[in-house]
Amino acid sequence: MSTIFGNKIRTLREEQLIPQRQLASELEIDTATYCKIEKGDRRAKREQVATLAELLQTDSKELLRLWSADKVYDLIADEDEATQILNVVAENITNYKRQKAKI
Amino acid sequence: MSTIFGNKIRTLREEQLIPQRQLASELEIDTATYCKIEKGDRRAKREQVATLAELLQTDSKELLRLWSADKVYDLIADEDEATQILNVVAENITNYKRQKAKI
DNA sequence: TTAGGTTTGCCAAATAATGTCAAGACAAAA
DNA sequence: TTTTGTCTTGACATTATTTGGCAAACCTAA
Repeated sequence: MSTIFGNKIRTLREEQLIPQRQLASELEIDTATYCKIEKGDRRAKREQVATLAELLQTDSKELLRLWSADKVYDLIADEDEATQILNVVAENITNYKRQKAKI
Repeated sequence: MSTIFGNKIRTLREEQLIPQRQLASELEIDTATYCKIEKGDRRAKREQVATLAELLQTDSKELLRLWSADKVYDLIADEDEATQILNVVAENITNYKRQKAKI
């Protein structure tokens, strides 16, 4: 039930001694909801990731990467061939880019 | 709108000269639905993938891999750091397995 | 006990995914 | 050109999933 993203923002928040309440307020959501995001019970919205990166003074691209990774992880963690699946996807993305670049 | 999975089953089906109607019937779905699955407008259910593998006499694990890959692809195709995201996920899976194995 | 912060369960609203029907498109055959 | 079989599409109802908030419960430290 825990996520890379949730752990990351929790760590950052604790390091900076910021209460959940404050971040929740900036994101205009309930503290309960914020709490769930940290715990991985709820997913933050895309825009919220950017806002959080700013509030927590961290690299927004990296945070977004973790946030996306969680979604992917959820999708395939149960599969026994999870790694192979990632390979298929990676190939596919490469092929698509290549095609787009008309090589 | 096209998927690896959809293309794969379409190719297999055409090679074997099977009409969509027949596979749809075996899967107990409308031909329209089956058509959409091939085109990538709808996602097949997990069990249907296994059934299709059998009907089309192909490796079910491979088919399942393609089916999963499509889901992942959908999730991150729009991200400009798609490849990096996959790396994060891959690392995470590796770490988890290692931990599970208590190395 | 009080107070601040965090967490949980539950519900209702919002979104997204799914399946079917009906109609349309298309090609080959009659 | 009409018919036949196959495939495709759009609109719609149904279902499932996700989301947010409220209220109450939990700490833990004072």
